[in-house]
Amino acid sequence: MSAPNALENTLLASLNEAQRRAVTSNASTVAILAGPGSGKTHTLTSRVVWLIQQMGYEPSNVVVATFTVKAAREMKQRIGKTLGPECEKKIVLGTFHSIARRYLSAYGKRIGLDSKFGIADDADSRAIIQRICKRHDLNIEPSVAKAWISKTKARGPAASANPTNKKQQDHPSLKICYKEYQEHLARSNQLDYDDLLVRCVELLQKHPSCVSNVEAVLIDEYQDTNGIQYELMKLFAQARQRITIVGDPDQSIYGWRSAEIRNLYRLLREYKNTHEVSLQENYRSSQSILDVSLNVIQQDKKRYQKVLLPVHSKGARPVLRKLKSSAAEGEWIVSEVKRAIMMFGGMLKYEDVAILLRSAALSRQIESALGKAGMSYRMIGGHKFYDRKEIKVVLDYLRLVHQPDNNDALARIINVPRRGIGEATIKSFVEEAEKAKMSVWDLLWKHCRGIRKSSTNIRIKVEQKLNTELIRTIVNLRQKADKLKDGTAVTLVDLVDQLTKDLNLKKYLEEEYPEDHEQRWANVQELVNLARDFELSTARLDEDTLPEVDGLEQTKDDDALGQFLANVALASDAQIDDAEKDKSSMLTISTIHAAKGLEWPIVFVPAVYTGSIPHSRAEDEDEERRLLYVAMTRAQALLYLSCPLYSSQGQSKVELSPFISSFASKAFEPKGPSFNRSVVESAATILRRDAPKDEDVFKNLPPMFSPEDDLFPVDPNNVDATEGSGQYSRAPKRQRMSSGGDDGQETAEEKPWQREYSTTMETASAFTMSSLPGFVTAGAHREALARAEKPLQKQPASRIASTRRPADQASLFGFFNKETKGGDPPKPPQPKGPISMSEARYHRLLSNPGRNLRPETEAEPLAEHKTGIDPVLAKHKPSTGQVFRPNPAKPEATDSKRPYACFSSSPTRPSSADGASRPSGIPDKPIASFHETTFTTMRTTGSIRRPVGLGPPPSMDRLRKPFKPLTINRPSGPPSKK
DNA sequence: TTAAGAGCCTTTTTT
DNA sequence: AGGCTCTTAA
Repeated sequence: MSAPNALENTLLASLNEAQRRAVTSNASTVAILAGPGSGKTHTLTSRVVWLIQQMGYEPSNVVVATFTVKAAREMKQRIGKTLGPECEKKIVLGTFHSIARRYLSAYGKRIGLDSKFGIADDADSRAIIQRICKRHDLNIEPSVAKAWISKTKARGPAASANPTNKKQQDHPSLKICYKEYQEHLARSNQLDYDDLLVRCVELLQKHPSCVSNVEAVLIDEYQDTNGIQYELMKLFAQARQRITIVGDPDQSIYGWRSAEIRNLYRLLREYKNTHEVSLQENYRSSQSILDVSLNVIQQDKKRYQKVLLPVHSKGARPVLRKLKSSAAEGEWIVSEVKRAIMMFGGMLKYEDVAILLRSAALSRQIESALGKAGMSYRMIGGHKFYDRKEIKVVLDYLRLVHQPDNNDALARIINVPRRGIGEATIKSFVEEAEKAKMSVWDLLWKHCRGIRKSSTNIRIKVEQKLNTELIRTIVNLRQKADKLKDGTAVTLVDLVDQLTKDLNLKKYLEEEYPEDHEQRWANVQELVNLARDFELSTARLDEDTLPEVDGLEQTKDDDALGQFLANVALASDAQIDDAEKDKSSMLTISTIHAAKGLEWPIVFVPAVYTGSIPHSRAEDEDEERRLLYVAMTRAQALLYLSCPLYSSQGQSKVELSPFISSFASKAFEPKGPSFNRSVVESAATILRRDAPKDEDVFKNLPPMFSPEDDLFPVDPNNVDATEGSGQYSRAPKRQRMSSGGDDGQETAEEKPWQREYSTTMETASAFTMSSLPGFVTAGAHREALARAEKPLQKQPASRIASTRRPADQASLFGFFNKETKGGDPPKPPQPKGPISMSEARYHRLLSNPGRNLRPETEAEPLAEHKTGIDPVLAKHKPSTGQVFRPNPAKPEATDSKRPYACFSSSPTRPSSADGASRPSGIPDKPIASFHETTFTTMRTTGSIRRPVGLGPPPSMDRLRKPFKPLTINRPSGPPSKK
């Protein structure tokens, strides 16, 4: 690994021609534009490596900005794997916001910023603005005001310079609100998310020397930059003007956060010599998935045209499934997931499945169905760990410890636990403090010390409580927090422990939440764990440190508490690298936004109806379409869209999304595919896994297992008519197996037609789930055991040894290579058992070839898989009939003639260097714990880690327990005591 | 007058 | 599940 040439080869070997050009480009500005699954991030990462290794850039002089914490983490990991941890730490890599925070905390003094500034999160901002609107009797919606303020900041200086939309005079109240809001933030020494960027721009404009060292700036997901971020990018690059961006205008889904696709043109205009590279091959998805996705995105006539060439075969046709209700939709998804996993005989696991939602609220029926079936899942996006009540309380106390003047935090916790202080009193405090130009904390403190009597009426009892419970606690903690810095034995964890003890938080939770206090307390413990992780992570020390720039004095950022709080504010989700939990048995539920950049073998996109997508509140229909496009292009092998007849809420009928309605019947199958040989093998090829043997599949099928997607009527409008078609022919048999006890518990409100389904499904889950813990085939289990026994599979040197077949998109396939690394997985022995009914049915299925394949592939599917598709055939032709041509202006157009020569000949290759990390950022680990609980997270919202369900081990009892109903009547008469 | 409890409504997407 | 308003209790 020492000779530069070897390095060079290793790095470039994982790239195709266009990617290589992008990586090695000598142009100072490089713009990489490419569709989904074309290896954008891999290319960007490789360029970072290239710049450092080949061009000799100092790692600490390289700035890499991403949009999400997840993307940053993943890129960090990939770079670390190639360049080593030392190097990785030196690179200034993070989200725009976190990088800005680092600069502000190091150099903010120069623009008059107190280095102990706090970060006002969304909830804070909302609360502040709400109060301002109320107080000043501004006749505006707080949410509107908030959006306006944010937009004003995010557009950046360029926007205010050219007053294009000055036409519609902004409401004067908005400006008042803006002003008041900024003053409030300044008073409490806080910055909101946008301020981080705005102030950093100010800093870098006034003090360019702070970034005089920067040699290169690289931006991921460029299409999501907004005006102020564009400005920031330019300023970071001001010394050398070296910028590399990657992006895909079709995947711009953050317009509501003022992302501007126009930034792309702006870049090309302002940096004339920009080298444009487009990556055209899609390595991710089957051709039919791409077809259908392109059908969606091409409805946007104004979009920037790009070429997207499928590398893979047609594969199974995408499915558009219609269901009666959203409850049925959830149950169908459950059944289809089970069916797919069964029929793929261990090739696919739950972790290979994702359910992508337009809005987090849609997850309810799905979670409910998963819960009933005992499937475990993790939720990405949506409700956050840090948003939970009990967590916010702890954090607010900590913020108050950190920032005495944070009135907002104080106001929220002054009556938690209850101290007899209500709204009126709080308001009075706040107003009095404001008049006296002091913070509420000072006011209380002085009052209780008898230094200054408050004019607010405080009953003696209340005063005592304030004094002993609140003030003493905070003062003590502050003393403790001061010791954090000088490396004494005090830790963050001590701090939090002390806090929960002083507050008697456990008892408080028990009293306040008799129903689920255990869960909540466990969450608090989880926060303690997070604090511990944070403290221990060596990253904290190095990562947040900016390189020394000669002669520039930095404020040392050694305030552990402040760092922790900032970290919390800027991390949307708690870190998910959780070593102890087996993720292979969990499927993923995610918002579409949070799924960007990720991929899964199987993707479900439920609720594809008008009002959900496009969302009823959305302003930009094109963006909604792009959102659907992003969701669909996450899928590698199987893509399912579904749509209920009625919306989740209730009675109102719902219409299929206009984005697909025009071609729905042509392009989609009405129900899930038959998993016959060709479908399975085509998926195996795409995923670079070994297709299961027939025996592996059928030997594990439960006796009554239905190999087809026939548990739900294809046309839910017309249930009765399907009776003859065999849809329900098996249902009666199943009913008998139903666990008989719970009938009385059935919810009465359920519509009669729902009843049929749920009975069927519950029964189905009763025999599959209970008999197969973890719902993993025995074959897969044995395979996993065998692999787990083989020690040292993950030698660190593997990436060096793995150059055997170099010309590969390692990053794209690394995910899957992992599974098969080191040769074929050991095949489990084939026990010869009696032929079961399901086996017979399976054989019947096998003899029914290619129902789901298009004619072209039906002829010789195997040959095609082995050799890859002929490039000529691969020229993408959307079903609209118009030929999709490369943009002739682009030099890359010629590439399409021989785009993926390197792929056609090499079916399995070991992963190389940075390809080893999974696209999802989930570290690989031995699959050793299949039997672990399958429903660790029955009803967790928020991004989960270390599911805190504790509780008893899974049992049939819990399975039978109706999944926590969504609107349950609480068990009557909670014994509220005083 | 203030605080606590009960019931109703409404949920976009994220740093 | 949380926020909001209305009602009830002190």
